[in-house]
Amino acid sequence: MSPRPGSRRAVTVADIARAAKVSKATAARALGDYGQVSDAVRSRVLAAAEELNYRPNALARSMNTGRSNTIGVVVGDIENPFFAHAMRGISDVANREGYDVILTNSDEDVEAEQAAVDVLLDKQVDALIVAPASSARVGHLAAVGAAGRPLVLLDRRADGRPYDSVTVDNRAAAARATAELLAEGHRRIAFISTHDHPAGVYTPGDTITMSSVADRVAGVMEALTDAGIPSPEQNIRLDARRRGVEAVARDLLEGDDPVTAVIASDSLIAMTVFQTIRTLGLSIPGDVSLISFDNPEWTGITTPPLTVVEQPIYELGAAAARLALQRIHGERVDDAAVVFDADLLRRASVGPAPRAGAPVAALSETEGRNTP
Amino acid sequence: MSPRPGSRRAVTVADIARAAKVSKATAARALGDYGQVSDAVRSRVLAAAEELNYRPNALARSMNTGRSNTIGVVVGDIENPFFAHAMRGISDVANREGYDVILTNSDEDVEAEQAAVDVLLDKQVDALIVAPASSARVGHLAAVGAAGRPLVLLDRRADGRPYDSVTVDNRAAAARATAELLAEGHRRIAFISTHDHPAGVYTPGDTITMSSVADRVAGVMEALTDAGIPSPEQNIRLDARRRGVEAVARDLLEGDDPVTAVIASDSLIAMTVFQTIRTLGLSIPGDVSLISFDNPEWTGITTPPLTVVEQPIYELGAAAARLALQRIHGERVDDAAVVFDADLLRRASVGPAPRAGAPVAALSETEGRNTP
DNA sequence: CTGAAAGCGCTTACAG
DNA sequence: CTGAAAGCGCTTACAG
Repeated sequence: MSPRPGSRRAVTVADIARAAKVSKATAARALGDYGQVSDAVRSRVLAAAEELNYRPNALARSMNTGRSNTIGVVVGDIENPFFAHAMRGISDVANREGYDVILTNSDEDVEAEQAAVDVLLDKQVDALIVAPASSARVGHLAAVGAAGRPLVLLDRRADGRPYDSVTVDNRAAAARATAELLAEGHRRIAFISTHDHPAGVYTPGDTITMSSVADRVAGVMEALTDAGIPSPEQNIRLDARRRGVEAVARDLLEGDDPVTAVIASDSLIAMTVFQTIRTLGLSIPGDVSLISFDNPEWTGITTPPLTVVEQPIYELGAAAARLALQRIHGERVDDAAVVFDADLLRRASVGPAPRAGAPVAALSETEGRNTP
Repeated sequence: MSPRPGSRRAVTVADIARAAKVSKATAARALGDYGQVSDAVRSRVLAAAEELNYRPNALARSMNTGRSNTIGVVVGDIENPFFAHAMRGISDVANREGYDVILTNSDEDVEAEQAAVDVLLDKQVDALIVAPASSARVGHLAAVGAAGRPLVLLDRRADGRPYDSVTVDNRAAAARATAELLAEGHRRIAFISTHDHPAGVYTPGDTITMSSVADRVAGVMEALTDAGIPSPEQNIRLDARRRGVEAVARDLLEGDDPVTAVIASDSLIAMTVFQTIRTLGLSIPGDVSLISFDNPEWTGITTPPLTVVEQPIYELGAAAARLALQRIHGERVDDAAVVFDADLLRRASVGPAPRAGAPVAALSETEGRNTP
């Protein structure tokens, strides 16, 4: 006569204690593998547990120990391959140490992020890993420390706060990508990001609220300025989310003074730019050179394959989890601000800048089409 | 004098009760928003909570209510875009209803899956959504029901068990893809999957342990058989994980009787096949037609763009979460075995079968190369 | 090594 | 509507 689903009562320590004819404390000690228990009693208890199909209640255990063996993670969007890969890195390291991971998406919205952080804290996660939607609006993150739990920032820093973080040297990476284009003679180089910049257009001196994007813009600006390009900011576009990547790309490609090279801040943007270039009848890299951040496999099989800035994304997540675990265990932390390098992977989407005044459109007639 | 991190004691119901000069029960009622509380008392309690920065302990709450507001999810690998998208569907629906999601990767290993299920059950998740690594080895899933909690299978069924499930009609989809190729005159059509089939080669009558793959093979076999193709099983390859997709693709493409069309069981396989075809100097679809399961954005920008079987992956996850929630709430469930259709998206990677004996290699010299 | 008791932070009958 | 008490399933001092 099995109990109805939902009404079934779980087997508890008390049941095992009764079956093994010992006290609850002793049964619990054998079951939980702590304290002192004689071998004879232990095996009696474990036999009873086996017999009754005992399973510990992790919640009850956490209530006492104050440790939930769970790490909370807040990312922008798990559908984004960047976060999916980072998440795998986090999970692998966490699981290996006996921790589970609660995943939440913020959709890069600060309010949603705050709500997620609060709920995760309420659920007593032992640590929190978050990719903050804004490096400027980070006040709500103080709740993590106030609750006495470690916080590790993923991919983005928090302005003026010394939280642990694992990031990529985006400034250097962006500068390197820009230098690569400058070396090929490009002068009109665009950078496109979908990070929402309130001001619409970017003006030097502006604060860009997502540190990763801010760093990339700084790197591009730096390289451009060093090369003596006038008004280096004019082709930096941070309005691609609002206006749509295609519209922005068309602007840049079709204006009076069209760019000859584009740096895409992620591979989704690169994909749209790639298509837009095609649609306009232009060729890569004949008319336009293209570099993308991130290296999903497809970038290797397009025609031409894309030159990319490859970030060690899995490692980023793994390092964040490692840091969190160290903090949880109260270990000494050598480097509370881990910074990874990103490599420039040269493939075939970068070429010499087309000569000014060359009949670009004509050239592209034969080269720039899909051939289905 | 703030307490040291780690040693800080959280503010509890008892603290609030003391501050508001009411009993713990009353404070808890106001805080937890249940039972009866007078407006006057409620506002006094809430003011005290605000003042002391009270946050409920969700674990303690769960201990009493028996509900953790958490759903456990076990997928093969969150790095796989299929699961990343499904996960987003699950999260969105769950979060909207106030549930969090614990994510675990099984790496398609039954042992790891079982361990994950047990841990999630111990953590008192209110329901479990799992993509079982094997449709045959599912005994461990009985633990979910034994614990009185709902189980929903994602993407794959469990042989002979009536668990709730959300799947795609893979058989029909595979048959449709095959028919598309047959209609173009193809006779030697390959199907490649990385699902590990112990037997190595596929022989009609074999049991394929992952139901999604089994259904696809059945669909291909059915279409091929209906078309009167002899030995339709000869180009069905289930050894791609062990041997490597490229090696398998080369076999199929370079043998005495090379195939003229390939159906890839996922987009990662398609990517390698795509590259292999290129490497061999063959053209798509001139020499070889290619259809992939799944529709990641990159399949639209290759040259040529790929014809794909598009599965409603996000919806798959969302439906699984909806089902789980219905079961949690004890609602009536109309359809405990939700089956979605997958559409064939015609793009440009399918063309007429090349004439037998045509100088395939010569043709491809000029057509099949990357042009960087 | 073992047990009786108290406690983790809540919720839930049960009185009043 | 409010409160005192018991309880959720464990762990943790404290005795013995």
